[in-house]
Amino acid sequence: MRVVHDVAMELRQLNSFVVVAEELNVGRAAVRLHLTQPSLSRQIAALEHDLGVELFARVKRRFVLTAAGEAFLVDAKELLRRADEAVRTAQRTHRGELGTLRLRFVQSATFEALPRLLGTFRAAYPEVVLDLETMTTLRQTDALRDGRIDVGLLRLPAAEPGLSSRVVSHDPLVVALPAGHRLAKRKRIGLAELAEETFVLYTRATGPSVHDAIVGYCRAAGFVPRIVQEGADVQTIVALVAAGLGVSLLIAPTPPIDPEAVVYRKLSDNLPPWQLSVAWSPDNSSPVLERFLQLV
Amino acid sequence: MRVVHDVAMELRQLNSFVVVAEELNVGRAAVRLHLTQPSLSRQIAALEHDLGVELFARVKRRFVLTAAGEAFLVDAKELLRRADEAVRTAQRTHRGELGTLRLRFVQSATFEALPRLLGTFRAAYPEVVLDLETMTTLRQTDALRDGRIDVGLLRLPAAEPGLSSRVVSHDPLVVALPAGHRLAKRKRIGLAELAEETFVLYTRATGPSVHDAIVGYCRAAGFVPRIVQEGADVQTIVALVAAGLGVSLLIAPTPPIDPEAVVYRKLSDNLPPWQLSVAWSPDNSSPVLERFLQLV
DNA sequence: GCCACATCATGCACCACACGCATCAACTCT
DNA sequence: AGAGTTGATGCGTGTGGTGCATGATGTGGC
Repeated sequence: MRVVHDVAMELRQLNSFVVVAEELNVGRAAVRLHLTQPSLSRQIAALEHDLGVELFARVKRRFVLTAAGEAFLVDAKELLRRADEAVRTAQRTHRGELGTLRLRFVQSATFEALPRLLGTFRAAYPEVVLDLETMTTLRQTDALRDGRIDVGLLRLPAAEPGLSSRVVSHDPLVVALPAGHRLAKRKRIGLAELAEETFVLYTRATGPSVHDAIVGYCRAAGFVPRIVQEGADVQTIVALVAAGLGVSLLIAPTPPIDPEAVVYRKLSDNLPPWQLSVAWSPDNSSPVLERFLQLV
Repeated sequence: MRVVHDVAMELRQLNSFVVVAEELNVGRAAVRLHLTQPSLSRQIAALEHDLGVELFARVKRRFVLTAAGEAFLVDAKELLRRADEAVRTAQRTHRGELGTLRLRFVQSATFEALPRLLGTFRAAYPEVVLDLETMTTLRQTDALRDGRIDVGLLRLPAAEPGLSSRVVSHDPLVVALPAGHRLAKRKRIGLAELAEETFVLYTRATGPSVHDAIVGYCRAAGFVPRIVQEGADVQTIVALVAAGLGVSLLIAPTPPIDPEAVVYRKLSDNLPPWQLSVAWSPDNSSPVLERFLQLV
């Protein structure tokens, strides 16, 4: 016994009914339905029997819709339309043309990689809903493994266990200096030249690898950086540099800012570039994710 | 080939899909559907094949809805709900509990018969839409024969060919006099006493039978009424009587009015009462009409 | 007014398809 | 590692939907 509805009515019968109601002639309707007249005649009779309702009045061997038939015709058409719609929705969702992509990204991705990737994706799949938010690398990897998000734009120093990933850009470290700084006129700056400076750095809490790597580079250059302040996000760090609290080492691309306040300079040291990666769970079979990865 | 939708999907499959999606276990779902597990398993496979979409991800012998499955589940539930609704609507329409009753009535019915009949009907069938309008007897009979209306409240002197009817009230003629009239103090008035009066009567255009009958009664009483004015509706006629243009003969019930302006008096003559009838077409098989006639 | 035609219903034979039973395959849990 | 759970598949069977032939009934033409 059916749980939701308990009538043996089927979509095939509804379709037959609609065609007969439109033609008001069983023979012609049968032709349209690629059936024989007797078969269709019985189909309608069965539908009426199932409903317990006469849909047509057989007056003088002619079909006329009854009041109940009129009412049912409207509903039947609507049902068939919606059934068709439901099928197409399922198929488009299957193809990844409909659905939601839950994307998270580190803040430094917002300046270049994110708009580039989203621009391409949105042009190809305009009907996919984008669920976007910034999130640190650490929390992204957790969320990816738990299936709470589909894809992350993050800073992976190496392959992450349990996740697939692909590098989308190599970003160098740059020096951020207050505009009036003694080194501000130079094109390139050696890391060792910053030995006596005070530093404003990314806080360890959000992404320990960035913080630790920068400190490591400084040690390799022969000094321990004097960190006077940490900032949770790039905008804050740049503001602190502009305020003259110190210099900073940032991952490019950097936020646009007034060159009268802060300047960015390349490092002459040959440090390995920082990788920005797209990461996802190999268990996640979301069609939308597949489409996104095809375009990366 | 189907005209509206061309997928072999059926409601039975949708129902099975919904139950499986709810249980996420084919065996338990099969129990709920009174089927065996293999049968249900094949039904789902057939549905997926028809749609060309995997609705479930078979991961480790366990069922999980895919993104397309999630989307389809919502639509499938909605479709089943609406299918059920459509069936109930058709059945209720068949029983005359839903639908429209197109009722027309002569103006004199509005004072008593109409509110009485409508009150009873509306209490019994509150969901039937009432299509109400005043209409003269002549136009009602035409409209009934053409099927433009379902039922009429009208003045039939005799059985109307092609229509069924039933008398619902017998209404006497009454005299309407200006309040200051010489006969206004009398309880009853003989028709012959009005021989010298001037008359305001129903116009022949709207209902010739009423006009002609009144003139006939006057002739039988020995005089030809001097008609100084005709009025299309009762309200107008009463206003003209109040203005002192003449007296009038009206069919009861009469509109309530200020007794300082106009008074109604019974006739002492033994004139046959005027009949108010309900009329309908015997060809009209509207279930709502049937219900209405049951209550008359 | 009678006969050919149109139209819906019904009897009958047939076959596809959905079903149940038995079993296989693969994963889980102890 | 073995028992249990769970979904898929092979196979035989019966029901139900189908086509063909025909009946019943109303319509229109000459």
